[in-house]
Amino acid sequence: MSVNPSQNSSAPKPSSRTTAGERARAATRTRLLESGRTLFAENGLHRVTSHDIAAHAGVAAGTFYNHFSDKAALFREITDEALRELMKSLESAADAGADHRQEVRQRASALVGFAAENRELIRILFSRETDATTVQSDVLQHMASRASAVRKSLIHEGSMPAEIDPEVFGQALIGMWARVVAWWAEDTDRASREVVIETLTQIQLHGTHPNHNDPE
Amino acid sequence: MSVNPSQNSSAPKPSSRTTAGERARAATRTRLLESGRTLFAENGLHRVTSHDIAAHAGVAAGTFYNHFSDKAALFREITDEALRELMKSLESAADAGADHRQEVRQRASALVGFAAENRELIRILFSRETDATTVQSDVLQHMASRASAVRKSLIHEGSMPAEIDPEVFGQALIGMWARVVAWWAEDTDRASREVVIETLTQIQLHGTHPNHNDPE
Amino acid sequence: MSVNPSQNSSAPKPSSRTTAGERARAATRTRLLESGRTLFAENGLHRVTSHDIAAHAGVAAGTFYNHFSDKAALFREITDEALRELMKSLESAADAGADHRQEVRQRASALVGFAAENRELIRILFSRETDATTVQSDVLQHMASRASAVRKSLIHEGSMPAEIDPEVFGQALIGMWARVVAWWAEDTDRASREVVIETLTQIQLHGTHPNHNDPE
Amino acid sequence: MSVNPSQNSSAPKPSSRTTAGERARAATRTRLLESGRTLFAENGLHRVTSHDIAAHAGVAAGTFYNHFSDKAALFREITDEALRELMKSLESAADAGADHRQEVRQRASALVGFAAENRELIRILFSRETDATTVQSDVLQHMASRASAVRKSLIHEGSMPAEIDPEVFGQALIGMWARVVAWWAEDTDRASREVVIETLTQIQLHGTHPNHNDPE
DNA sequence: GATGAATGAGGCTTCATTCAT
DNA sequence: GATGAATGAAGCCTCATTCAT
Repeated sequence: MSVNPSQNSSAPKPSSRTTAGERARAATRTRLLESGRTLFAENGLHRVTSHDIAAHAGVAAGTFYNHFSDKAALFREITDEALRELMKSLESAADAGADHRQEVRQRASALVGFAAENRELIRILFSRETDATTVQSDVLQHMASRASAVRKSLIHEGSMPAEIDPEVFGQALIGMWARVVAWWAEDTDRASREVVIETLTQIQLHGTHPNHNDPE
Repeated sequence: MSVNPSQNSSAPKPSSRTTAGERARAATRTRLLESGRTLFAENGLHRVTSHDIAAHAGVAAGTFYNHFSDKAALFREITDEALRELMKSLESAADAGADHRQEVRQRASALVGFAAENRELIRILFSRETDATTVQSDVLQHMASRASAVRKSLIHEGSMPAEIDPEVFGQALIGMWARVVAWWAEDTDRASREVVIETLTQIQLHGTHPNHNDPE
Repeated sequence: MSVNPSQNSSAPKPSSRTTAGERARAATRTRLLESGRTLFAENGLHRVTSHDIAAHAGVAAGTFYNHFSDKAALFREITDEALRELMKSLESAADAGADHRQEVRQRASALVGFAAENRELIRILFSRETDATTVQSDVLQHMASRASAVRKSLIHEGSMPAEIDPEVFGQALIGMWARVVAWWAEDTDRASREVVIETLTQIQLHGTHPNHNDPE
Repeated sequence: MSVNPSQNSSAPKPSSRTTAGERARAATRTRLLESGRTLFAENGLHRVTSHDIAAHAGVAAGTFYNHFSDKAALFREITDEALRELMKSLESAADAGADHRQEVRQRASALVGFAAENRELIRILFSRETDATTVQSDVLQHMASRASAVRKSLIHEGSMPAEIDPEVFGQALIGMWARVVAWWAEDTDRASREVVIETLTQIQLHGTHPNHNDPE
């Protein structure tokens, strides 16, 4: 995420296996990605032009197309990487010995933590207005499928009740997560991080309308 | 489709005070709204042009602007009415004597029923890609706020636990609903209506990861 | 110039030779002309639409074309009549026994008087922005030609010096008149009526840069 | 045509600091300005489209907007420059030691000379139909104000008679000039250059209806 | 590679005019 | 005649993309 400012050719060490030219090229590419990230987060896919991104990155309009085949490709690259990162966070969130109910809190925590540190990415991934048709990359669908698949195996092994359909569950969980986290990333003063985590956890463990007589 | 009750040209009674011209005008307007509904549902706001809508409605391009000030106005009219209808369905869903937990099932049922009968509207209301900035009509935000407000008063009167923050709850509930129902409306063969209702209800009453030892 | 409000069919006396229908039709026509006058004066020819005029006159858009073949025709009719009125004023301005120099003041006075009482017409006739090509009616050219012709005969009879070319004179006089009077009609507080008359007269009699030693 | 000195592509020296690209861009811009000049002179502001100008300049429609924010901006640029040139001509017209009456002839001569060499510009500057509201650039008003201001100080110092109001004078002079010169620029065969100059001069020095007994 | 001027298809909107009622 | 809904040509402008330098 760190901005890479090395645009001048003064990269003193031709150390490993990258030439100065290669490094300069990579730096331009990175700057375009970062500019896209910033602008898409603020304005959404279709109110940002390729010129906007190039200008924000300090390069000419044509340079954009030396690095990405079109606007959608840049966008996809941003979301793909963001998705990879997010999935990694979520996957590695659970302790070794945690049971499913402990995992719920750990995942909520990982999700909110990722959102706190990658607000731009969250707004891009989960904003509405991300025309999934134009940009062949439906992040939410991917996450929902994954959640469904995991759920299905849990049901198979008897860990989860069958009243909850795994497909519907996947959509519900991801819908809930995405909206909460996008809302919160727009303005993190809307709630404390802990409150967001706690509420997501409570809903998953007890529902939104728990029976007051439920033990705990 | 049941939403708009004046679409067929069989208005048998010129009885009251509508002239032929007025009826013709209203019919054109209705056709434009219906065309908008169909095209927006399939393609999303910004891949549909005012010409597309006019052509689909069988009128000339300019006619569009005799009825709507611009594309966003037509869109807003569709979503506004859809939102009104949906909120009415949800509001009137609960029986007189129902307790909160019964209401949960009744609401889920109303939501899914509405989706079944208004698939196009659901896809418009709840699709991502609805550029709320262009169109000044954020349906989801409206619903979330409403849910938050209701929740807040329930907490006040002690009917609901304070661990669940009302704001976060509103986002979570609406996010879950919107995604599930939009997903289902795309293809209602994905799950039976009952399964969708049951799953939404279970999640609200017991969470996604209920404690197997919970009584019920 | 008086507004004719008789749009309802209650014209009680079928007196002379006009039927009620004929009178109603004429009244509509008059209202359109008046509306055109008002709107053109304020906004210029091409920022006024035929709808604007019809609406201002309280009739339907189509009615416009029952009375005028197109927008230019209405405009032409307004300017033609205005021109006729103005020429009449100017022509009848000179006393029977006045010499040319007395006539100059009388004409200036008639011009300014006409402007005071027909501010809308003046602004239409003499405004810039009156696209003379679109609207085959170049009022200024007409007036200039007339002035040239008169001048030519005066030169012939030896009443006026030959140093002043009659064609150029016509353009110069009309240019001066039109601009001064249009400027003044926009806001008659810009100068008193007398000052305008006096200045125009002085310029015609002595020029803008009179020799201080000229007798008078 | 003498106004814009960089129109031919024979820029022999890439000497100083202009790159080839910069020169090409400037050339396109110049071509657009020239096309605008030609087309506006012939057809007036609002019968010329941005496409017309682009086509006439031999570039694509979009190119127009790479150089000018809209049609009005191009128009304004043409008139602003033309006005600057014209004012410069007029300002520098008077000899050092000339008295006011000599200046009159020198100014008339400069005006007509400018018109002879910049017929297109004159037709644009002084045509009617220049919708000053659309284009925020009222050349005539500017010139009239300037003339009024100068006149006012001459009156103050006693060089000019007070019977001629400076405001009215400004309008009258500019109206006369503009009309004469626009008329002549349309077709310079209408009068010889000398006749135009002489007539304007005579009118300013002696008026249109001089007293035959005036000495001179 | 980088540059940035040029391209031109495409979307939006206006408005003079027609015509069925 | 009057009505006013419908028409569709025409103008404006944007922006993704190309390509010569």
